[in-house]
Amino acid sequence: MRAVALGPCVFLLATTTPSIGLIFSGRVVASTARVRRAISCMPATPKARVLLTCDRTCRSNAERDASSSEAGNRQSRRRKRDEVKIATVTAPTASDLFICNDDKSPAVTYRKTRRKVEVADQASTSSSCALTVAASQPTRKAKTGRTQAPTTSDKGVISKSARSRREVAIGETSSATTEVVEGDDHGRVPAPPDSALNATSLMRASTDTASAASAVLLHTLPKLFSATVVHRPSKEVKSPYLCDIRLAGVETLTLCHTPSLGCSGLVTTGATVLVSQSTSSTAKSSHVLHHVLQAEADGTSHWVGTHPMTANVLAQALLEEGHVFPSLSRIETLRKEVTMGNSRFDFVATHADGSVTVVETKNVPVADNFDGTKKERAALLAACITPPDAYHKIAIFPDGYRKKVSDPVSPRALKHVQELEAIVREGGKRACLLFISQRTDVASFVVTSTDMQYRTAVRKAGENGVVLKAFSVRWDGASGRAFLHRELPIVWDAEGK
DNA sequence: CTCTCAAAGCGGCTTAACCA
DNA sequence: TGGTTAAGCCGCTTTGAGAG
Repeated sequence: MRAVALGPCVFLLATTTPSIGLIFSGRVVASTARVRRAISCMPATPKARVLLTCDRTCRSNAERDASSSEAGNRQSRRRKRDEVKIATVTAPTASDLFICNDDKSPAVTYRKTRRKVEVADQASTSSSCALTVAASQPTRKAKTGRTQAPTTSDKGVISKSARSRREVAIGETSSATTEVVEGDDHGRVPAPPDSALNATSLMRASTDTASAASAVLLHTLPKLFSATVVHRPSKEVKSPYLCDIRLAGVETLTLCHTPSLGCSGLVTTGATVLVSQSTSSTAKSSHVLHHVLQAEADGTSHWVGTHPMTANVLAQALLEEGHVFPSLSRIETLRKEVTMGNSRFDFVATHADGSVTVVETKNVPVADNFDGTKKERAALLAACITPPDAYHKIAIFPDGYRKKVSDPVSPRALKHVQELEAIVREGGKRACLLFISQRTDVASFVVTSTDMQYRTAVRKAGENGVVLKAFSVRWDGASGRAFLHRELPIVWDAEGK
C-alpha cells in the first residue's frame, strides 16, 4: 500500500471480508491497522474525509454474538460499531479513526480527541458528502459511537494530540445549544432565590463567554440535564450503582447510573445533579450521573465532578497539553491502561527525548475544611475553633468506606503507589501519581491522615522519586465543559510542607 | 465483627478463529 | 503462514446485604 502517496483524499473504511479495509478510489487497499499507519504518515494533509462503513454481506458481529453465550451487552456494542459511520478529520493522526454516524444524526464524535464532526451537506450521499470539522460540544447522539477495536500493532496507543485544546476553547462559538451555568473564578454559582437548590434556576444562558474562551478547555461532556436524587440505591434495581432521580420538569422517576456510587456521601437523597442520557441500549438505566451540586453555608454552590472515568480523560488532556510535566520534553505517545507488574496503570507516556513516564490517576471528589476523624472534628468544634474559609477547602484523598479502621481505604491505591515507587527504584522510567479534583473550592491537596498506611506510602514514594501532582478542574455546569483551574500544592503538615 | 459476593459500565488484553 | 478480527476475560470503581 502506498500510504504516503494518498494525500488529501476520501477514505472509505469498509468491511469487505470479515476484515475491515481501506477503500481508496473504490478499491480495498488496507486493513484497519494499515489505515492507522497510513493516516499517521500524512502530517501535511490539512483535511481528509473518512467513511467508516460495513459490508452487510459479511457475517456480522451481531450474528456471531447471537450464536454465542455472551449475547447481551457486547452484541449491542458491536451492532453499533457495525453501523455506517461517516466522519472527517482535520490534520489526521493515527488515532483519528472515526466512529458512529447514522442517517438520523449527522454529528460524530471521536472519543479520544473529543472533536465533533458534522455533515455540512446532509443531502449528499455517503460516498461524496462534504464534511466539516467543528470543535464544539458533541451531541448526545454522537456519544453512541465507539472506536474500532484496537489492533495488535498499536493497541491502546494515542498519538500526540493533533492540536491544543486551548485552541479549541478559543475557537468555540456560541453555537452550543445547551444552556450554560457560568461560575466565577472558583466555579461558584449563585444561590437560587428560594431555599431549595434548583439546578434549573441555575442554568441561565451565558452572557459572558470571555472567561471560558481564555481558559484551557480540557473536556466537553454530552448534553446534561438537571435532576434531583430521590433514592440511592434505586428502589427498582437494588444495585449500588443505580439511583432514582427526578428530572427537572418530569414527574416520574428515572433510573440513573452512578459510576462513583455514593461518592463519599455527595450523591445522596435530595442532591441536585447533572446527568447525561445513557447511550447504551443494554444499560439498565437511561441516564448517567456526572456532576453533583454542593451547597455552601453562605448560599453559593459548586458543581463537583463525580464520574471517575472523566478524571482519566481530564488527566489525559493535562498530560497531552504539557501541564503535568512542563519542564520535560513533550509527550509523543500516550498508552492507556498499561499492565506493568501486578498493576495496570492509567497511562504510560513516551516523551520526545525517549524517556518514559508511568502515570496513575486518582479522582479526588471529596473536599473539606478539616482532614481528620469525626472524633477529632468534634474535639475542634468543642474547642470553638473558627471554621476556615469555605472556599479554601482541602482536597482529600482517599475518603471511602472501609470495614475496619486499620484497613487501607483503598488497597488497590496503596498497591499502585508501592508499584510506582518500585518502577522508579528499578530505574529507566519516571513515575507520577496524578490527583484530579473536579471542583474549584479547594486550595490544596492532602493525602488523608485517617489512612496512615496510604499517606505514609505516598509520602515515601514522593521522597523516593515518584512525582506527585494535584490539579483542580472547573466544570462549567450544564455546558458540560471542563477547564483547568489550578495546580494544587500538596500539603503534608501544619506548616504546609 | 469479619468476610465474601454482587452490582453497571467501560475498555484493554489475550487467545482462538478466520482469510488471503 | 502471516495478518487481522471476534470473542471472552479481567481490572477498575464503592457500597450494602447476607452468611458465618
